[in-house]
Amino acid sequence: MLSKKTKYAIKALVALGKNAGNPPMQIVRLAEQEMIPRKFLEQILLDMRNAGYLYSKKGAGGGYSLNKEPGDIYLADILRITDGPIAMVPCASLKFYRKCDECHDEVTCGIRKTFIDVRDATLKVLAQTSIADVIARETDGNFKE
Amino acid sequence: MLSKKTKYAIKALVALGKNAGNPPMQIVRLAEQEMIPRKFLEQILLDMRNAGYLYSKKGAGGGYSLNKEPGDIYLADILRITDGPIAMVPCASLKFYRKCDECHDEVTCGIRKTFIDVRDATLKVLAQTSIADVIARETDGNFKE
DNA sequence: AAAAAGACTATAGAAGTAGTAGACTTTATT
DNA sequence: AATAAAGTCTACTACTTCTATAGTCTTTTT
Repeated sequence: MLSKKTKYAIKALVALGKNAGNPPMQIVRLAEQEMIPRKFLEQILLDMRNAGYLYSKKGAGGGYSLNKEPGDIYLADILRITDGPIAMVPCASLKFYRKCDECHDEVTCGIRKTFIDVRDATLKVLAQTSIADVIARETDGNFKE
Repeated sequence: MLSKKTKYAIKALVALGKNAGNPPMQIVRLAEQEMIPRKFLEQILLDMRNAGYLYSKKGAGGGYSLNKEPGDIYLADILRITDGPIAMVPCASLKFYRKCDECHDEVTCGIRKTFIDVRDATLKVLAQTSIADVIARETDGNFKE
């Protein structure tokens, strides 16, 4: 299950994507608009900022805006920042590889092989869907690209 | 992340699959062989039994065995018993549908549409991979079917 | 100097996961 | 019939992770 943190992150990025061109958006406004607990959102935005996805400005008239094009921010990368690995088992993770506790011989593990397939299938979607795609899908029916 | 419960379940099914033809296997032996805490395994096997995947026999000489062909037990079904929904958001779940807390309008939700794609991609693997496939993959390289 | 914003760290509460305990039921053996 | 060998079922505890909140500090504008 996707954490709330991740959902909030995506929502925030979508909102900031729609806000592009306008002055930066303050945390408080964003929190209200998207119905996200303010202090929680604060942390999330910080993470996204430290990962290079957001630009922030302090002081009066400050706030947050995207630091990349909505079309260059992929869900896979967001998930990895907020939730960590995308794979369902650590031993099948590309970016967060770790040996499974229960595993004796990883090389011949049938479970692992299957979940590498799952990971690939998942990534095929998440690494190709950007914030721009999510925004596009919000309004119209279903198209992609 | 897959729960330990699910991993244990798959391991147990694989072990029982390999044991087919022989007398039923006792929980204690299975637990030792697969290095699973006995009482925890007990619960898991019960769930699988109540879902119709295992046959059990009480008393001396009793134990557990598969109630279906290994080729007819699919990982997707196992996951659903042990971990619940396969989709990453409840609103994208086929078998455990539930409205997301944070969601205003599900119909136009771009997040939902994307995660329905993810679910479909995941299921394409998990609903077609059986315990027999996992066993096959353990020994040899990588083939399927 | 004051106010408006974000940055950062710590902590508390809630929920979910992993594991343990124990009493009960069924079946086989003697 | 008695005993022992299994599985059945429910409750509970400990631990970890997730969600959320609080508070103090820093930067920037007016």
